[in-house]
Amino acid sequence: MCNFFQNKDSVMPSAPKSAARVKRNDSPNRTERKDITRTTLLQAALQLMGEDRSFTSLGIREIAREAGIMPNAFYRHFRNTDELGLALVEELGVTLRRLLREARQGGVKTDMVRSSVEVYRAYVIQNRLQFRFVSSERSGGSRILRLAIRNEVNHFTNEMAQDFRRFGFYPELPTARLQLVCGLIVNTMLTAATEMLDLPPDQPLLENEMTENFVQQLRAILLGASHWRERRASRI
Amino acid sequence: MCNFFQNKDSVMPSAPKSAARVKRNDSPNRTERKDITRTTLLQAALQLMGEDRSFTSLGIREIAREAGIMPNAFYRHFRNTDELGLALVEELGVTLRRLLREARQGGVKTDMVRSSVEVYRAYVIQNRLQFRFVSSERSGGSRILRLAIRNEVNHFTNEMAQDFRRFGFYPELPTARLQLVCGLIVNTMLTAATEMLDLPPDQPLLENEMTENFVQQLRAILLGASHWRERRASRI
DNA sequence: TCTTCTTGTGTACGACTGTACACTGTGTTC
DNA sequence: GAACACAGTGTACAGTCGTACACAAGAAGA
Repeated sequence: MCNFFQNKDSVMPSAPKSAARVKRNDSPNRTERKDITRTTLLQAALQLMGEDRSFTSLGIREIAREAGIMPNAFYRHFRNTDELGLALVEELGVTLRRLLREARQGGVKTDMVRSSVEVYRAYVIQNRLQFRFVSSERSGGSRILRLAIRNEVNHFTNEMAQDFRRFGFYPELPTARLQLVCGLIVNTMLTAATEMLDLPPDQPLLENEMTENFVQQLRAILLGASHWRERRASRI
Repeated sequence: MCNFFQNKDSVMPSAPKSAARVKRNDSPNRTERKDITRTTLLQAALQLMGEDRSFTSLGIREIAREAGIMPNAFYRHFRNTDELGLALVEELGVTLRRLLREARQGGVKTDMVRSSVEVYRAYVIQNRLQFRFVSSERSGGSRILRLAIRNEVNHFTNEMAQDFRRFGFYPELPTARLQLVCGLIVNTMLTAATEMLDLPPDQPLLENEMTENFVQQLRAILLGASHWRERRASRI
């Protein structure tokens, strides 16, 4: 039952929580061990949500079972499932920031939209479970989680707007408009992620059709952005 | 516990399922009675999801309890919760079609976007539970429900595109592009609905800010649509 | 080396779950 | 008016749930 790290989704113990000295040549530390099982629990929850489950339907026993530990040990890491959910959101933030970094390194190219979409698609598939998590819980059952995720997504949106500035896209657009446009883009990205993850595998025709749709929608948004004039839009 | 029809959300027995003759002056028919409890069950499920729950976390006993009937009676109406979920999606379709009809009757006005947004906002708040349902289960836990809802939303999108044609909006846009633009609009509408429903009540400043944001996003999309030229977008 | 601190185990309990079976009361049909 | 159909009740059972308590084992710190 415990299929830990079965796929590429990485809820890595990204930074050691405590400042414990790491003995490099030896078996793992106590705090390292703890971080490992913590990570296992997070991964187990993602795994369970991965198929056809929502976060609020997960139980402590279930998660612990999937993680391969006794139910009680759960409480050594989280007070309840909500707290685990918030930890998942934190990891999500890391993943999103990493996506932006990779996109930044791509720089400015020709046919920017299409290549970005390709990068994004690969990233979504590589981090399948985390994207399933964000897309389903962004407007899902738990209010706390919803707000936390929306917060993280807003950060992502703002950083994207900053990147647009940095790269000199749409320099005539006021910051508020730019953020608004990035909000649209992010919404479209997240909806697209949901659809990507629901596609039956090995259906290249459907995949291409979806990708094409996604590309055109982004182009429509950017086209709108590039034609924005401050006192003119009220004609519509 | 049984707060049936506490709010305006209408999962009405919209059309009598069987062709039973309705005795107008008498107490309800047997099939009418059945439809009533069926409706009560649907409403109970919506009510439970209304606060902080996801569909997949609902249990048969729980729904029956909320509906004020014994757990076993549930099976007289649905074989399991999934079947109830699909019935909810069907009711959702009715609600969405009603929205389009009301919007159509509004006709073509000045400042179309803003007035449509106002109509939409009122509609969302009036059908609070159903919109909570669609926005949370559109990318939620159950795959069957997800696909069913996406199907219903696609219908809605296509009908909206037809209405755009009918009213002569963007006549130069090919049908495929028009549907694509309507897809963007619908996505934005649904995301906005989620945010509307999460707003704390009686905060007119926040409400206005959100509405304004929503209006501007729609305008950006429509601006993009109005500048679309078939062989030109690849510059972006 | 001895003590302490902490992660994870084992057991237990009451509450809740889905669902099976036998039933009751009442509207419908002949 | 008798026979039937069927929505809803009542009881029962095995399985799961969250969580409390006592305990084991080993790493950390003295």
